[in-house]
Amino acid sequence: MIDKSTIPFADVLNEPQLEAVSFDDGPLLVIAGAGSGKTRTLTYRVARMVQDGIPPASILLLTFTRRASFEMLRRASDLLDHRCEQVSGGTFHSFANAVLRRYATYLGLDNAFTIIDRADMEHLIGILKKESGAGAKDRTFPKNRTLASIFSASVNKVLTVDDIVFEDYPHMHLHMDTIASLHTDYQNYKQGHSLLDYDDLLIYLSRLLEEVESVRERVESTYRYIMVDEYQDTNQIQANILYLLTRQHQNIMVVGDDSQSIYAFRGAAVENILSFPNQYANTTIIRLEQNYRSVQPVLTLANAIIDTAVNKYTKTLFSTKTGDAPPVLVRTTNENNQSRFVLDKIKELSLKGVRLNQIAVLFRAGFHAFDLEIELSREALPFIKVGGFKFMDSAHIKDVLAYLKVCYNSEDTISWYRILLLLDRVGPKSARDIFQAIQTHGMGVQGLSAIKIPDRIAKQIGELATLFNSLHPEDMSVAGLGETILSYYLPVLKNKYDDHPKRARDLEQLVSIMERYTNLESFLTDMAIEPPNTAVDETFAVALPDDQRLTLSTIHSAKGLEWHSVFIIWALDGRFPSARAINKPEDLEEELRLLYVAATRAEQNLFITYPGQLFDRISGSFLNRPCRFLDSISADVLAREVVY
DNA sequence: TCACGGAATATTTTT
DNA sequence: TATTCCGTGA
Repeated sequence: MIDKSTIPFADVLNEPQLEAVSFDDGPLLVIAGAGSGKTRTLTYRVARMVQDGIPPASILLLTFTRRASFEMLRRASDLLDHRCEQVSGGTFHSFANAVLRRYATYLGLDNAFTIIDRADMEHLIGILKKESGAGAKDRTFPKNRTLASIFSASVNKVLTVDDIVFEDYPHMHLHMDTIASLHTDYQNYKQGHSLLDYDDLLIYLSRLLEEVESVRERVESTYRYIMVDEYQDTNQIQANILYLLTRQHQNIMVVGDDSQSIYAFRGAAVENILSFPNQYANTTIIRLEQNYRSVQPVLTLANAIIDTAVNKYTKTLFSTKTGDAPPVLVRTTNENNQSRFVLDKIKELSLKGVRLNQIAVLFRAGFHAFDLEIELSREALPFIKVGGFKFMDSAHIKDVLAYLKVCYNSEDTISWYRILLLLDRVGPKSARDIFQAIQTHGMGVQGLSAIKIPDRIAKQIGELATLFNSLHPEDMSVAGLGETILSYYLPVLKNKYDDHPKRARDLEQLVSIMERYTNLESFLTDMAIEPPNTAVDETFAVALPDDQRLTLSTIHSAKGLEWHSVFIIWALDGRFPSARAINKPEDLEEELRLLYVAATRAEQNLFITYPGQLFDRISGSFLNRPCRFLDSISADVLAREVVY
C-alpha cells in the first residue's frame, strides 16, 4: 500500500507553485498564465490544507463551473483521501443559492424561491410588456431579449438602467422612461412571486451579507478559507461578496490571469484582479509563468497574439517543450472545404495515434460549427458539442420542466403560461384569462378544476387537472413525476413537432437525469443554475468509451481545458473578431484575449482555418480577410497554407 | 381569438 | 439563416 500520509509536494511542484500551496493565512493573489499549472496548484493546496488538519468543510472553493470544482476536489481526494470531497465547492451562483435557501427569510424572502433562467426572464418581460402596453406596435422599442440584456447589464456592471441605455443603447434613449418603468414592473413581479433570476442570486446574497451582520458572521466563520478560481472573470458584486465573507479572517486566495478575461460582456471586471492588492492590505503575490502545456511554437504564437493588446500586463510564457513546426493558418475556398479540411486532418491525426478525445475544434459562436457537425455525422465520427445551443434550451425540455416547476411553485407564472399555451386553441389571451382565474381561486394547481372555462377547451383543462392531481411531489420520486408528466406530454409532443421521435428520446434522457435526484427542489435548481452544458446531454450522447469522442466547443466553454491538437475554425475577420466588436476598442480587445485563450488550449498542434470568402448580409459586403489579429504575424511564427 | 404565412430583421459568448 | 413579428383569413 502506498503511504499517502505525506504528499511529496516539493518533488512535483515548481517553486512558485510550492509557495502558493504552502501559503497559510491572509490574502494571496496568484497570477497564473495559461497552462502554468493553476488547477494543479489549487488542487494541491486543498490537499495540503486538509492534510494539515484544516477541517474540509471550512474550505470553500469557488470556480467557474461546478464541473471544474468537482474535478479539482476529485483530484485532491486522489492525492490525499476522501476527506477532500467534503470541501464545499461550486460556482458563485450555486453558493448563493445554498446560502439563500437557508437565510433568505432574513431578507423577507421566501426561501422556496424558483430560479428563472434567461429564457424565462425574457418571457416574463414579454408578458409584462404586453400587459403594460409598453412599446406596442412600435418597432423601435427594444425586444424582450434586448430588455433582458439591459436589465442584466445594469446589475452586473452596477449601473442604473438609464446608464446602460445611454452607454450601450443610445438609439433607444427615447424609450428610456418606459424601459425604466418596465424594469420596476419586472423587479416587483419577481418579488411578488418568489422568482429569482441569475443576477438576483448574487444581489440578494450580497445584500444579505451586507445588511444582516449575524448571518454574515455565521457564514464567515463557517468558511475559514476561501479560494477563487478564474478571478479575472468575476464582477463587482462577486468581489463584494468575497470582501464581506472574509472581513475578519482575510483568508482568501484568488487565482487568475488578466490576459484570459473573456466575460467582460457579462460585467466581469478585470479591475478586480488588478486592484486586489489594494483591496486587501498585505497581499502576497505569486506569479506562475512556466507553461507546462504547450510546445514552444504554440506559445510563441500565443505571445505574439497577446502582444498586440493595448492593455497588456507583461507576462511572457515560456516552455521547455520544443516543437518542430509553427502553427498553421489555413485558407479554404468555402465553409464546406473548411469542414473537410478539419475532418481530413483529424483522420490523419487518428492514424498517427492521437485519440479523438485529445482533439478539439473551437469556434467563436455555436452556429459556426453547424456545417462541420453535418460532415462529422456523415462520416460517423463521434463528437460532443459543448456550449452554444444547449440541451436545456430546447422547447420540449422546457415544456416538461414547466409542469414540474408549477408543481414546486404554483406562483410560477411563466411556467403556467407555457403549459396553457400548449393547449390547442389557446393563445395568449385565453392563457391569461385562465391563469388569472386560477390565481383568484388561490388554490394553486387544484384551482384548475374549480375554474369556469369556455367549452372548446374544457376537455383539455380537465386532462390537465387530472395530470396535476396525479402529481404528488411529497411522495413521488422526481423521476416518477417525470414519467407521469411524459405520459401526458408525449401526445402533445407528437402533435406539435414533426421530429417528435428525436425529441422523445431527449425526454427519456431527461428522465434519466431525474433519477439522480431525490428531491424536486434540487433538481429544478440544478437545471437552472448548472444545466448540462452540452448540446445533447453528455452522459447519454453516444455510448462510447470517453476516449473515442471528438470535442467541439465554443471558446468560452473551452476555458481551462487542453488538448493535444486544436483547431480554431472561422478565423475570418467579421466572424472572429465578430463584426459587432469591431467598432468598440474594448470589445475588440476582448476578442483578442479570446483568441489567446483558444490558442493556448493546444499542447502540440494548432490549426487555424478560415473560409476565403463569405457574403455577409449584415454589412452587405464580402468577408475575405483572415482574423486581423493573425494577419500581421510573420510566417515563421504562423505558417500559411491554402487548401482548395 | 387563433393559426398560419409572408416579411422584416438581427446575427456571440454564459451563470 | 432563422427567428420573430405582424397582418390576414378562418
